[in-house]
Amino acid sequence: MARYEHIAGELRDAIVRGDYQIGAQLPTEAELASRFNAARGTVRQAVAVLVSEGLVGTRQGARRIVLGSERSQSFAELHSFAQWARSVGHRAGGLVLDSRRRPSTSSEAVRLAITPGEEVLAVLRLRRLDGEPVLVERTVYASWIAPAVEKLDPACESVTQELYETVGLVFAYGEHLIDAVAAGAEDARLLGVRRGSPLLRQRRTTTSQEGRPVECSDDRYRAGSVTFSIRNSTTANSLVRRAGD
Amino acid sequence: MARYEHIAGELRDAIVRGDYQIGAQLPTEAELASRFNAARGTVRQAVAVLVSEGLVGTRQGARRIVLGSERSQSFAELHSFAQWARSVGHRAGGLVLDSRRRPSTSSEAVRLAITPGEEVLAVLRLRRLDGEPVLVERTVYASWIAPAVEKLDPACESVTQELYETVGLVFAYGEHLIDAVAAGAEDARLLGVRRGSPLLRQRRTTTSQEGRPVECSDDRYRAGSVTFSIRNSTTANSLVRRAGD
DNA sequence: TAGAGCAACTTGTACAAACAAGCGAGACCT
DNA sequence: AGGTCTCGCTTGTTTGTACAAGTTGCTCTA
Repeated sequence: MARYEHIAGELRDAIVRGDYQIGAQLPTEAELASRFNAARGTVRQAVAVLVSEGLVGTRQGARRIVLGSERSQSFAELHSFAQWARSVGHRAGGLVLDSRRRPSTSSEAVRLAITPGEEVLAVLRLRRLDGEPVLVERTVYASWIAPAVEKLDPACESVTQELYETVGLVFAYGEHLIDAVAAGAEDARLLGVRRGSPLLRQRRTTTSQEGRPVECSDDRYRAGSVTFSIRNSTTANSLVRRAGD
Repeated sequence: MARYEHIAGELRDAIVRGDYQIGAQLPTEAELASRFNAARGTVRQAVAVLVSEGLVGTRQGARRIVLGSERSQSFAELHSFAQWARSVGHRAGGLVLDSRRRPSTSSEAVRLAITPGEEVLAVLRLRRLDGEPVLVERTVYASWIAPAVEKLDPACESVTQELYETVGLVFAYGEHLIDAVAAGAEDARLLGVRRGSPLLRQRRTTTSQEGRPVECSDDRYRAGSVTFSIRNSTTANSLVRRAGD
């Protein structure tokens, strides 16, 4: 583990533990440098991690302040429903309800960077949190990964982890579009809600380390079951608002 | 403007312009350094900006690749409905429907870091995009900023900009919780949708440069009018998923 | 007493150098 | 032909230095 990662971890722990209250000032770079016996540049790198996580605010000339105290999730925890559930102390379940190959639509082709009509694997999964159905996942996999997906256990808990262990595939980058939609007939039946009731929709595209698109998915959460959280600032911004359609 | 910001801008422009296609490789650090006549560290800082924006993917040993080509928004554009609307080529409207002082609830007190019961200013605004009502904003302001807010024109387009010009207040940090809810009676009436229809809810808290909470708000978008977008990766993560309630 | 201005402190930017670590392609071997 | 190995390339980490720029509190003055 890199030096700056270690320092960032120590500081993050201290903040989460409450050693530094929200609104409190962090020690100066010079003090942190001497405390951890590192160069100032290394300390800056460590603090930059916390700033990008939204835990710490910084502006030139003034001491850094603590903005939040919640541990942020790793990419894996965010991407994998099962890993996320485990990390927040819940039990995830899952079941494949349908899995079939078909030609890709034009919008899928764009998102997966393939030619329209090229074969893809469409999978419908129902996900449970502590037994309760909370999420309908409609995922489309590029054809080159389809065979590995088809070999998975239909009740497989973590697809991400399984794909890593069987074929060494790691998901590295993701794009997420978040909006609200009304439950369709199938959504309503699977989630046990009325048709037209609100669902939180997350459309995502995931790519491998090399930047090759692996899957795109339309995930619909039952209202109240899940919330997305983002911290941003003038110096670190990742949330973007877009007009519909 | 800093050297690294200039380099980041040049590279971003080149990507947005299409000089580097999605999936293509970026020049090496050494080449960029010589091209811009800068030290390698400066180039790294520039590229780090693009990585944090999700435009570029990077991993040790391999050349960097282009992941996306969309311009990301500034914090101001994200925070201010009016500035965002302008930047994406739409016209924003707004009207204050109600504005009154009242004691804060306990949850508001936590979010604004004040003592429960301390007076706050609650404002109800309806926002339009190109004439269409798309957003109901229920904002609570801390008492120290309330006088300035009360002096604003009820039809004021950009509250953010007005507060900056009148009292020099700048919003610097924000936390956002995003989920889906059913429209209540008031929401439905104002937005012109049926009761119970899906709305995208964004609860946000904004703080000043010094980390002092200024306002917290419950914003509800008509379904289909707005989408939030985030890019993340194993190395840059800001989106967090949370269990409901 | 209120405001201007200074001085110490703190973070931001830039450069240079050296080594570590991962990737990829071509050479080599079986 | 197919797999392995090595070597050069590229990005990642760390240290050190110097100066720029913004903040904050104190002092001095009107």
